Amino acid sequence: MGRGKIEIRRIDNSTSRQVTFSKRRGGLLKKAKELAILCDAEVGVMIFSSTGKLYDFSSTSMKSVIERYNKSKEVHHLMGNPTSELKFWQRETAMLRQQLQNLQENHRQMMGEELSGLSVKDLQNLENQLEMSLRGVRMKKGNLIHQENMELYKKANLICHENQELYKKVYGTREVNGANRNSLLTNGLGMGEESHVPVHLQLSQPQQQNYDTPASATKLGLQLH
Amino acid sequence: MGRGKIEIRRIDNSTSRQVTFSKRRGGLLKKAKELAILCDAEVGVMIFSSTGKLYDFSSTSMKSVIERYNKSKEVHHLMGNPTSELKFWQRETAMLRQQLQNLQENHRQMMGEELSGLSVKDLQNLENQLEMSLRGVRMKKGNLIHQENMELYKKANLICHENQELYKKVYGTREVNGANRNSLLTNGLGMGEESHVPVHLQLSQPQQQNYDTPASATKLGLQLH
DNA sequence: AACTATTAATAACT
DNA sequence: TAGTTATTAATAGTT
Repeated sequence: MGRGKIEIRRIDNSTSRQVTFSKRRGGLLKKAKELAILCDAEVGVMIFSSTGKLYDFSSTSMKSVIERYNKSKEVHHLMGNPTSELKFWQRETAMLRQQLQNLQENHRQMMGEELSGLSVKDLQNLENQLEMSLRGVRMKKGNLIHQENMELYKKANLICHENQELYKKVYGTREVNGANRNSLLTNGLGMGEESHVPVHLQLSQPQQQNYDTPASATKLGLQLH
Repeated sequence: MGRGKIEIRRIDNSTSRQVTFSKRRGGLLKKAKELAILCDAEVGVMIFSSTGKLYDFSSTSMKSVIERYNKSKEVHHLMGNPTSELKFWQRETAMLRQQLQNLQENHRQMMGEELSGLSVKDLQNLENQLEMSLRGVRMKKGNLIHQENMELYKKANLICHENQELYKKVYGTREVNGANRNSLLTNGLGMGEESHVPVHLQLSQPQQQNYDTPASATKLGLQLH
């Protein structure tokens, strides 16, 4: 129900995620309220954003809803009791520790460590994943570098133009030929006398799938000193 | 969003109310789930129908959500005096949660996700790491496949030998030429009449650095059917 | 924060 | 209770 269909999986982009959270949180709370009113139900909703902020709604009072829930689930005696509460936190800790351990093992494998115990198939999957990641990273890097270079280009052109203006003011307009010693551009494209106009960038398109960075080259084309 | 617009007030007709409850309950729970997944939020929903039946959803566990809610609302300290042990476990949980989150972020980046926010240098480091991992994984896979193939070879030779013995027993020793139809080896190396001795393996050495697996080829050389 | 093209939810109906 | 369809509501991407 938007400009396009989306897959229900964690939104990567943090800004988008936040915006979507804001919108959908509102939607969810509204629908909870409507359900309670329309159908005479007792409803409680608790939402913690990824940053830990709480948003909630309850048709009566959250205390009432939670109490009713506990009673309904017969876990009432587990809450409020200091001993079981302690146990709760201990279980929580154990659970998180387990999660952490699993993730750490996974992470080590992705770092190319601790590979013994994996089957050929596992290794193949890991290899595929790493290749995919690598492609993504290279593409992103390509995009970034391209962007950076574009901006450098603009700056350089600006300075170059300014320079020519100054040159004219100092020496008058009679200066027609001769190398422009003040040119800051050293991109090998030959920004000579006619370089006072924006030159068409000859960088590979960052949108292309196979943005192949051969590991050693860090920047493309233009370099500004 | 139906055949007509409705006013948000209690539905008088009991049957309609029930039907609407059923539908909207499903919708609400679905949206709660989506919000949790899309936006990485911890969500808990509790619904009591007008007949008292409970329907609920929680992205983690309702206990965890309620505990977090209570803590967030600071009603937690109202019941019983907090022992230092309890506080210890709570801190422990918070610490682990933080670690988990950090590791998860790192992991996502290694998966090629969530790359916005990284500098070119960061991306370069990530790329190098991924390349290193990939080399390690490929080497390990190469070793494994090599080992597997060695074993298959031994097995195959054993069977082949056994076969020849049986062949001799059935037809006597006069059989000298003619294709050995029972050969299980189809590795294209021509395991013909003289194949009763271990053949030198012609596989690339797995110890080599650039054990290049072009993603599609999973096994080298020998195949046993 | 507002807009709008699209998808998703659902009210009425079967 | 479950399925269908015409409409409204929610919201994804955009400005």
